Amino acid sequence: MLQTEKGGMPMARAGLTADRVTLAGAELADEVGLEHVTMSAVARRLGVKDASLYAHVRSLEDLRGRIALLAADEKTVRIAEATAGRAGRDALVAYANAWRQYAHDHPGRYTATQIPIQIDPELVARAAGPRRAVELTYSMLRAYALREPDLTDAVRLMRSTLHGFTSLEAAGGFAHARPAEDTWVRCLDALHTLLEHWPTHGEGEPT
Amino acid sequence: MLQTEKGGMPMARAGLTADRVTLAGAELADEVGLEHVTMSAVARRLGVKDASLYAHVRSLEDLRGRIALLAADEKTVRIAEATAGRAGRDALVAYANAWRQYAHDHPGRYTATQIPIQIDPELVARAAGPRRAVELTYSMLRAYALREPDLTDAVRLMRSTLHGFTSLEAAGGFAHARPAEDTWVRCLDALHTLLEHWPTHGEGEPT
DNA sequence: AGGAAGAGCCTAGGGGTTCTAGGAACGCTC
DNA sequence: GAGCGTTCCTAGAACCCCTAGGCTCTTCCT
Repeated sequence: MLQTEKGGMPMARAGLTADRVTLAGAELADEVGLEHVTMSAVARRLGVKDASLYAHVRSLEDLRGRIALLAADEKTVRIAEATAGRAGRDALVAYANAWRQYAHDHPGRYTATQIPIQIDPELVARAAGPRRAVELTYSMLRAYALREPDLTDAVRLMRSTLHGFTSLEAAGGFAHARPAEDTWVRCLDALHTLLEHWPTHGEGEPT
Repeated sequence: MLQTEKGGMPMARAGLTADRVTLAGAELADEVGLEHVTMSAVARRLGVKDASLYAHVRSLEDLRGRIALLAADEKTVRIAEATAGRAGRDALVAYANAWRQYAHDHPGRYTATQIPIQIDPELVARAAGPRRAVELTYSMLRAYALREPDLTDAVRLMRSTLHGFTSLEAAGGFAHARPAEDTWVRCLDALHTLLEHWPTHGEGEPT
């Protein structure tokens, strides 16, 4: 019985920490949606008063930022594991599936990822997630014969498409007949062939 | 002097209506960000008490939904105008630029577009925006030799990429050296060639 | 061991928010 | 001009964010 009894009893410490608060917020985000993650709700989930959270987290916005960073880290780890030892098309498919699967498994965390970035820079610097994510994309594309600046453009296209697809899918954008899953594998096909035949500059038939 | 004088004067009607409230919310969203669009703020902008808005709009969430629908309509109109009379690559570029430009011109409205959809269905039915947007994409792709289900997949890929790019760009995802603008035109190139050489089923070299 | 220093969590409270309930003034119709 | 619906208001409950300050438990120093 570590947990506190309601009736004014001596109350054991809850053992809060910035990471535990962030995790509780992330879990809540996946359950009820990021927009319903409030200080009070997180406090309730931790069996604590809302004011207590401010010892560990600067504000609600700060908490949201931490959730976003946590999500970026987790997503990066999953992608790294999925693409380890693969190259070319295999790596592409593994990368993309890991990305989409993370968005499915943790919708709240994933949407935290999309908020216009305004996170404590000192916090960002310590979190390796976002940086590594971009690096992973570059190395995933290594097998294709791309040179700068085409490589950067390809990286950005990849990230745009994957993010756009999972985002639209989560928002219910693909409600119609054809299953989103089928479209997904065909899009990966398409991206693969695109990367193999990336139009180098100066091509593209003139009018 | 239609506007109300503060000191208990007779007060002319403000002439509110659901559309006017929605427009005020949309303008506010573009100026201060969608998350700062509150009932009180919209009421202040209209020179009215917040309780008065509930005669025209069911709730804050309802207002957000209406802003999203307004944005979808406006974006669709812009795209329709831009692509009128064009085909093939011309149409693709015009379509994409109109999309991106709308996101730039109206960031708040555009992010309203992305919220997981939970809008009054009766309202959605009356708004032609989202439906026409998809139809426009289909007809924009007509010049490419695609047949179902490839056509639907291509439409979804297009929408995913455009949405993902503008979304990441707005969130500050392309902060690094290469200008986003350059990547943008190269990505449109890439999409164009991809549509011309869409991998029909059963292709894609086996391992 | 005794005391000081520092965490961890609390209560109290101000100010902002959404939304409901009910009342007064306006404008239209008959 | 009387009636009636619409428009907007005031009042208020409930929730939220966040600050200030106090109490208690842990830890560490001497």
